Amino acid sequence: MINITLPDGSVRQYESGTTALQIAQSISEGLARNVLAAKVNGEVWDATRPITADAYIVLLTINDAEGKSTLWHSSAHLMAEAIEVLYPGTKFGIGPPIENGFYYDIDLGGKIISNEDFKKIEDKMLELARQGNTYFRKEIPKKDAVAYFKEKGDEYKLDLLEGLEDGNITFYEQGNFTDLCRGPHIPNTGFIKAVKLMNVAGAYWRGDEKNKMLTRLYAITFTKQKDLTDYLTLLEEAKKRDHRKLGKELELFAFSEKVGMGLPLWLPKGAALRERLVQFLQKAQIKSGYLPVVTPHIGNKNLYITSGHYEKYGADSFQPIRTPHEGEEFFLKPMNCPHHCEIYKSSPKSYKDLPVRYAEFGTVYRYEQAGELHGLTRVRGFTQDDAHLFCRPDQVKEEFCKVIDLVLYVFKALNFHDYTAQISLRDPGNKSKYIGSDENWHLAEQAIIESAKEKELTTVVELGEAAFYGPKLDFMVKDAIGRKWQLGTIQVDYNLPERFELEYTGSDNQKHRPVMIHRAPFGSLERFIAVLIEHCAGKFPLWLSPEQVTILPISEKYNNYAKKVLELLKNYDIRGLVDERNEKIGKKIRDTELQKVPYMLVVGEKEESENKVSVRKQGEGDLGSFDIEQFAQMITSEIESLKS
RNA sequence: GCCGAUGUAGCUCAGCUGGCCAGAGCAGCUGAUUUGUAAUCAGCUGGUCGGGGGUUCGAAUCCCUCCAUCGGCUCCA
Repeated sequence: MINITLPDGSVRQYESGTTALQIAQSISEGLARNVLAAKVNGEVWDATRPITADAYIVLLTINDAEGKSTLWHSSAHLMAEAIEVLYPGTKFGIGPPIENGFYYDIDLGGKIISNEDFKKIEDKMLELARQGNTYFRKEIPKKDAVAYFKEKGDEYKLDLLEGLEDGNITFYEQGNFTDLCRGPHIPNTGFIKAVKLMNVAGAYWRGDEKNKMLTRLYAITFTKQKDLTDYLTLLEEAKKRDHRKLGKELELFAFSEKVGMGLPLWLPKGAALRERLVQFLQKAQIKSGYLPVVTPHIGNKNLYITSGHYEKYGADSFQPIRTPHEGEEFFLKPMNCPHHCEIYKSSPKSYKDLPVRYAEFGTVYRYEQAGELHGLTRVRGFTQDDAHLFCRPDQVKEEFCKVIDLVLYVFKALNFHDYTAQISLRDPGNKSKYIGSDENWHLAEQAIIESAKEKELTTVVELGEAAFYGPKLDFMVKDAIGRKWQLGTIQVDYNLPERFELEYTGSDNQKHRPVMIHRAPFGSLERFIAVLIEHCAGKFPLWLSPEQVTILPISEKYNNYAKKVLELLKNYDIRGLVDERNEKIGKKIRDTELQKVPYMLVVGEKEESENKVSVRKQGEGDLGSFDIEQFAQMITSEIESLKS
């Protein structure tokens, strides 16, 4: 007999060789129907794999991340089986689960799969799923595995096998399909009840553009039809919130082929929104002791040679601008930090001067590859809410913590309540990607880890995600429909101060090197606004909304009264417009609702005679009639409460 | 940059098995209406069908090429 400990702490006895599925059955039939896999002593196993020693087990269902990935991993095998039936001779690459579903990279030998083929693949998958075929796990000697795929002619699997050690190789077989796979898998294909192929794309074998391009099929599956329906509804919702669509509808920004791809044009309403955000942060920064600075849009090549950016990115930048007579080369500014280093150097610094905090809403230009551009989230010209703090080593942690406070203040004001902090460290296996000494890297990484701990942030650590000059702390926010976005970033840098030979005089009258902190709470205004639009579905917080009220006269007879109301509201810094069009009130309301203006003021004969306004709130409806002053105070206090 | 898809009026889209002057709704303009909480009515304007080349008696429709957009890959200071 063996002792099985469950998550609630209870211990049950079972015969050796019992499976997680049997354990589930002993608890309840319903649970057994939903168990996809099990975590055995922390390792995810097949639910059908015999357990032969005492163990702590967690039964996994579709509600667990590991349960989902097991389901989707098994679904990838099912899709491969369907494809092998429908497209004989297909060679298979890899087929992993991903955040939402799974994909399989396949080589169709010149055949093309398009969206029209999805239906028949889905149908075949469902047909195979209904057979309820068991996923059999088999441990295989390496030579047999190689022989199997040689016979099948699958060079990708042979390539994968090369990297695996003998004695460590497992095959999984379901129905007529056998795949090289570490597992684990769901018990049988019958668990898969709903299937949807999402899209098809090209992907290089092993992600290397020198290799052959394979066809990547993305799909998702569920154990219930309803889950699939819900998922598709969520995708629809995401489409409705797409900032590119809303940006056009709300007249916030535009792109023009003539101006150039990836170069956003801010329309008046978008510019107003952007300006509000800038003022908001500017105010908070000045309170926190930041000093605004301004630097030009281009910089001499030597500046970027010193910073190391030229070596790292020079080849992939926009071509340099050359002066006609001197032949000097200038680059469009790709980041602000080198300029700020030179500002630091413009006067000698004492330890008493530190920290100094230079802030700039600096517009930068980067040559992003054509295929990379995407709405406002990936552009070629954008404005960073950048600042560089130069401090003594003993001040790093305090400064870093203060920056964290500022970032969280910004998130709160903009209704981002769900976030985690990602600590991005150097890839210890590939140090050549980075500049600077091991000692400096260690100091910087420690500073971030300690600050995050002190601020009690929920963190995840990612190796290899650091910037080339230093580690960083990135804030990943979850939006209103659960999608994750990377926004603010804070980076500790011991390297640029060295490259620029930045100094301060210490109390010992010796020269010392300051530490630099790069930070941007928004990241870039463009990206931030894109995320904000999608987060609030275009319904901006009142204080940010390009128009806060629109005044809707019942007929043209009341346009003058409407204009008078607007003038009064302007005294309270309330932004608004009068809809003077010759339209019926229903039409005006509809159009204003669609423009997502927070408040509508309906004015007609009654209001004019009583000196009032009828207030209608966007998305909610009629709130009744108010004195003009009363309304102005109401929304003024609403704005104050939202911003604090 | 690479793979795949798409590109018709300011916007959303129909037409695309080649064949009468390329259509609709919204927006815009003009006029009527002067309106009470999500679309008043009528008329009009507007497109060298992404650009260029080709096949054909004839191309929005078929082919080639370039450009842009979308979904991915690689990249992201």
